Amino acid sequence: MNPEISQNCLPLEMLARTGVLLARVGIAVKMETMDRFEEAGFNAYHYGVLAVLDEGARETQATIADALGVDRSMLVGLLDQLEERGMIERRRDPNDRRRQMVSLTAAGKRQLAAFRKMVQKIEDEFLAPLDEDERATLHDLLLRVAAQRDSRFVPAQTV
Amino acid sequence: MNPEISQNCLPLEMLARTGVLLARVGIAVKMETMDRFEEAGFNAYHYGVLAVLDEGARETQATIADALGVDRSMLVGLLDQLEERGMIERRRDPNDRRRQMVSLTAAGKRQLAAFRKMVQKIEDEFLAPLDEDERATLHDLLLRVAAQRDSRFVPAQTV
DNA sequence: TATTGTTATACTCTATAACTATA
DNA sequence: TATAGTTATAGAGTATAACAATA
Repeated sequence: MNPEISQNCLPLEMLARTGVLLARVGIAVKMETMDRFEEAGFNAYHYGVLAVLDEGARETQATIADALGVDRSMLVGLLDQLEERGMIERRRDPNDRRRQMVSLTAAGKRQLAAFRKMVQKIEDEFLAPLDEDERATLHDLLLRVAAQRDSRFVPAQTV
Repeated sequence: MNPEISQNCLPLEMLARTGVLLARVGIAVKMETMDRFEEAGFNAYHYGVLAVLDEGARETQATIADALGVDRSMLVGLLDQLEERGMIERRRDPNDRRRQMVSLTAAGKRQLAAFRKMVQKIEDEFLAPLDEDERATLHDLLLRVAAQRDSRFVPAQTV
């Protein structure tokens, strides 16, 4: 037995499956991201919410939830937490009092900037083995795969 | 309001993040895979177990679990289910009666062949937008990213 | 009656910790 | 005392369903 030689790798047939790699790497990215956000006292969805709001034009809770692909009931708690910390504001739409108009505060914008750095850093660590061209290629391929199955990955046309 | 123009896409800044795409696509692959396996009366880990066993040389439960990255306590149930269906066999190692030697049966090999087709089909559906060269490129990039963070993605050297 | 946001419930998944039998 | 496998427990995460207010 040579301990230098790893017996602990996945079956070769799984290493040969792009789908397996996609699933494993994707889950690793998600878990690492969740861990980092948790260390910072947030979770990864908070970033999504702030990012949606920063791009405007989707200010009701239903549209925010749909954009992120989370259930509306889940968004409530996320907004509660962000509101407690003064990062977003909710106010009733006077034209339709069922609706909450959600908006970013200055503190929310600052937090969003911090989140962007965190996300960028995690990504850099994962993509460390790839050069700039390779990263661009990976991005393009993933975007095409994602857009095929989920319209949320098709960039909205600006009118 | 023009209903033709989707407002339901993710924030552009998230679409621009390769890490976001990786996580989203990876989770979609995993979920789709789990759904298909469940429809077939199995789960995705069963495929992993059979694939490990088919490549031999890792026949105790601990090494199987380590290869797949699942907890040993979780492997027990998976093996129970596979054993009930006659796809694997467990027998005590006479040299160390704590250990179970696990092996594939003929039925297990047949099931593994069926699993391979399922996995291939799911992958083909996801990668439909990409041609052969692009798929190979994606695979290479993902493998390098995966291998950097997880030694299970570094193919074992055959002595 | 339908929709928006909210709250409550229930269920899955899995990580952890105990337990046994062997070494 | 340590290890392989097993069983049991507990907690996080989330999908679902019920609910109140408004349209």
